[in-house]
Amino acid sequence: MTVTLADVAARARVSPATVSRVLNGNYPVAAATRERVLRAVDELDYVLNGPASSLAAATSDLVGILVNDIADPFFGIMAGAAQTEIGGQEGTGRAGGEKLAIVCNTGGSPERELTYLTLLQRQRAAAVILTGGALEDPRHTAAMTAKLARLADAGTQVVLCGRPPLPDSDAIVAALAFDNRGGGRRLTEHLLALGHRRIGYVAGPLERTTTRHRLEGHWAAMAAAGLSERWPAGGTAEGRKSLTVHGPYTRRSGYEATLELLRRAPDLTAVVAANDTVALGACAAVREQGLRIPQDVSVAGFDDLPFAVDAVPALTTVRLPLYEAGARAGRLAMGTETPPPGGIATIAAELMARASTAPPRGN
Amino acid sequence: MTVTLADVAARARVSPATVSRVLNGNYPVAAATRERVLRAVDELDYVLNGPASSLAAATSDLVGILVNDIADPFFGIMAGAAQTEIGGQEGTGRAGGEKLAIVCNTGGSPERELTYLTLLQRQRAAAVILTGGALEDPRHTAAMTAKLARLADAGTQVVLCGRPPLPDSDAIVAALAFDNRGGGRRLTEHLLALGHRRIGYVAGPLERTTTRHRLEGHWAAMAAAGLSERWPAGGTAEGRKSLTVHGPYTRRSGYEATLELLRRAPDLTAVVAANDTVALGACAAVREQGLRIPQDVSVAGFDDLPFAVDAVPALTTVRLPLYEAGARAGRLAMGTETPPPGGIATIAAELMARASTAPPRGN
DNA sequence: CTGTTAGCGCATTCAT
DNA sequence: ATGAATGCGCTAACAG
Repeated sequence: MTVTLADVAARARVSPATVSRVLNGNYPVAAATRERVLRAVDELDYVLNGPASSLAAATSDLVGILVNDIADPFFGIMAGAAQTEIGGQEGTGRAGGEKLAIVCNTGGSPERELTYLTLLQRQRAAAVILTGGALEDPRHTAAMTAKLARLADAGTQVVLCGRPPLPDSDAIVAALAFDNRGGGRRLTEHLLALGHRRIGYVAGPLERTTTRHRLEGHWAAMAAAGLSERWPAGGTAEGRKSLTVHGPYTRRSGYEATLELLRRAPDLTAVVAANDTVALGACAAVREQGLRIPQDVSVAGFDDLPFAVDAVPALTTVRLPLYEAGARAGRLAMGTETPPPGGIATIAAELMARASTAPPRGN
Repeated sequence: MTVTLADVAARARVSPATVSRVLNGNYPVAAATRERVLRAVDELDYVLNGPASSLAAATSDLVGILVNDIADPFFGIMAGAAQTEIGGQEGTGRAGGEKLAIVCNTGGSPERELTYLTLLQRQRAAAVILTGGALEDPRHTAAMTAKLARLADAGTQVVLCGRPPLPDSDAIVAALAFDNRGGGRRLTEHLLALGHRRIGYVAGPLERTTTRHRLEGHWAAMAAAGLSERWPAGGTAEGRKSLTVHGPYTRRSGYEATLELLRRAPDLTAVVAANDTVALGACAAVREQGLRIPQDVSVAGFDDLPFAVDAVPALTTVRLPLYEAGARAGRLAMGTETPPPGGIATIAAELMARASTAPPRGN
């Protein structure tokens, strides 16, 4: 039937313990013995039993990477970078001591986020990386804090990537947070400097850290320019006139929200989108209204995903070093990089001024 | 320390066996007893030990999804859809009998593909889904066939999604293959019908099924129109004049290859790209040469990724039902959908004629 | 450097 | 419907 470690030991004429030591490579074994064992492994085509190994060692080689939307390159880039750092040693072919970096797609659902963490806890994961913005619901935050504490207790390394640290939680190895607030502020300052005053904002989903931080940056810039804006009171008459509209991080949301903004304020000269994907939808809506970009309406995104530079006109946006952040998170999870002081690092967001923004007409 | 099944049993005043039966739900247990056990589970905040469970049961709840490039929405969409079918029941909160769908990023490397399969084999994965095109190297194909046979022997369900079946391998539950050849043919027929004769082709990486099938479709259409093309003889003088250039599935490759094609054949009136991402780069190159799309040069892509419709002009491409295919692969892996006859299904590819293609000048 | 021993935590017979 | 007993395959002390 299935080949076990004992079979390998018998064939190599050593004890099971020796085989285990050779395979795990974390204990001195004579070169000749090692050769013999490895030969037996190859001859028998032996594959280690992961569950048995994890059970005995009370830890596994699984590293979970949680993402909100795997179809979104924003997450794909971070996850791919992390995975490269974790499992990318281009193994010996025999799959020695590699970690298995696995990506779990929560779809933005808080329940699934917790479910995946439980599943990872059940597997005794070596580390967990949480990417992207978090939901700001107090109940969910409490549940997450508790769950992460439990994971940390069991020896799982927890790293946040592109997500702010949880309040009063010391379960975390490190948090790499993007400077969404600063990026949002600089983007709006750029528009203000160009002369824009009526600026529409297509924000991300409500109660998300990313949404809130980018919006706060926007408002800070507006306020500094003497243009006050307020949180839109949904449903109220005031809310229906607000220049801020919320929606998911989709092209469609950008399209519809922009049509709505243009209806509310035909004198709009600029639209800021929650991210680049949303910005694409915004561009489509602006064009469909017979308006030109940037002559009639400027449009800006966020993230600087690869396609942003290929938009026509090239999209003004805020660059987030997604690959670098993901790679760093991967190294932190592996323990091959020392955590930043205090466990928290803020990653700069750089304004990329391109052709989709220009002075408003008559300026 | 860590809570075990025995602790739960003690608290619920039943035997460990009963707790196990309640948790796995595949055995009759009195309702009252079940309640008592579940209460104890909650009170102790018990989490099943996955490795121990997998060891005893000789199978795990892991389902692996292998992708070539996680940062590419082509894979993200399929993987997300599959994952939704597999782990998306929006659990009870207690994480009952869910499967853990995990995405593994091979980066297109054959070694990593095999390594991940070994890692999954080691974990005694319940199923494995391989997405996207395969490498056509005989050595690698043989290794893959052997590895998949080994996995199937151990009870792992193997499903291919967007990948043609392996020759003489019966290890596979089902293969869902895209009609890349037909799609490629229809796309080129569309250009020929518009009047194009000098058509450049920016193909994908060499020795990939996807690349070859799309190219064969292209050539079939060209040949039917009396325009013969041949496999470019790399390095030879002839190869350097070919209207087919190979490169990776990146924006940059599309950009550089198109510049090269334009240099080789300034009279080119159309460029077909390996996929939409490559097409974006092609568009940038065409524009940089001072040429207009589609008036001077038509450009077409493949896949119909979400951003294709937002390109300016909207990109003519071939639509692949990525989400549907991924979801179906997920169901096949779970055994909740019956495999197609013969285990093989070909998924249609539909031409999406949009604004980036038009008759050549003077037509 | 290598062998011996004793569990890791659970699923599953077999009883009852 | 429930309990008792056995072993899954491996790692980690502990000897030597």
